[in-house]
Amino acid sequence: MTNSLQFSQSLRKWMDTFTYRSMHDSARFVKNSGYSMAQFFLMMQVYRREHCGISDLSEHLETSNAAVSQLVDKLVQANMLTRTEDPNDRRAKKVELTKEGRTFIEESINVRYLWVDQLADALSNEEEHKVAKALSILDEAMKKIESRE
Amino acid sequence: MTNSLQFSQSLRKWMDTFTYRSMHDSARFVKNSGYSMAQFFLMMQVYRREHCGISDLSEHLETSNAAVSQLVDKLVQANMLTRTEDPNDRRAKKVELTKEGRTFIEESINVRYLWVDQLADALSNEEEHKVAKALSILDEAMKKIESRE
DNA sequence: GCATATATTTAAGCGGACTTAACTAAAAAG
DNA sequence: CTTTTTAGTTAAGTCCGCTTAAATATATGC
Repeated sequence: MTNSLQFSQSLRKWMDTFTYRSMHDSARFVKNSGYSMAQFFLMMQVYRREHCGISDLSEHLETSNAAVSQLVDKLVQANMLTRTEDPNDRRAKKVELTKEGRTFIEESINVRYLWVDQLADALSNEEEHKVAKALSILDEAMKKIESRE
Repeated sequence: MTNSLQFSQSLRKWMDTFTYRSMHDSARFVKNSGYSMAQFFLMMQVYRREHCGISDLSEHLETSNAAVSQLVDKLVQANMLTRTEDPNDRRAKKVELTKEGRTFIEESINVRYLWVDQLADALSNEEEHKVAKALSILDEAMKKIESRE
């Protein structure tokens, strides 16, 4: 019980640490890139879901279709996205990253990874083994809670 | 070597997972609250650093003093922050969260913790022990890389 | 086939966050 | 004690992202 509380707190702390580093590094990168956070989040969504329609995006970004449509406009003009007709439904559009867009997002991800890779490098083989084991335990736990949702 | 690569990738994946859940849950919470992301990030900084001056904030948020001053203005009016004179340097201001502001930030943090706590609950005692060990290994590694910076 | 629903775009307009420049006041330097 | 530097505010103006409302075009239901 008392131990569980302590454990929960160190897990929380690690979530904080990962999140803070990630956000900080991403925000810095995006600011320097000249693109806005809104544009970045949109491209991130497209990256995560591969191609998707306008309404898929507005749903996940919790905003209106109109807003997404306008954002996509600018990103198409900037050559970061393509917007093509969905062959199965000619009302719908299929939004995809261009090569340039994909490179941009992947760079932003790599920036975040710099720190976590440093962390990995600081471990001995034995430590690495123990941490790997823990990560796979967490993987299992995640599958368990997601199947419940 | 080949194992290290694999390890690095699962660590990266966990950083992604934590970050994605965190950001998603925070963004949702903040949107529903009526405050803006800019206001939220500012209050988050104040929370992390306890009291701090305008220029401390603008430095960490990578923006101008003027921008921060105006944001703080609105948050003082909204009764989320106090802005008082620094007794040691009467040019400077000391920005602090009000009770209401602190509650808001702590709620936003608790929202993020819902998921990670579910994860913790899904572990057996033995699994918990192994994960706890791994987290303390990562703690040590972090101290090591931070002392190098 | 006609009415309705869906997917998206366009236009107008609002509010917010940011920038620059000028300003006030206090501290530090000489 | 004057000059310079530092901390912050204020004001004007810009740009961006968002919203609402109307429009277009395609798909679906009866």
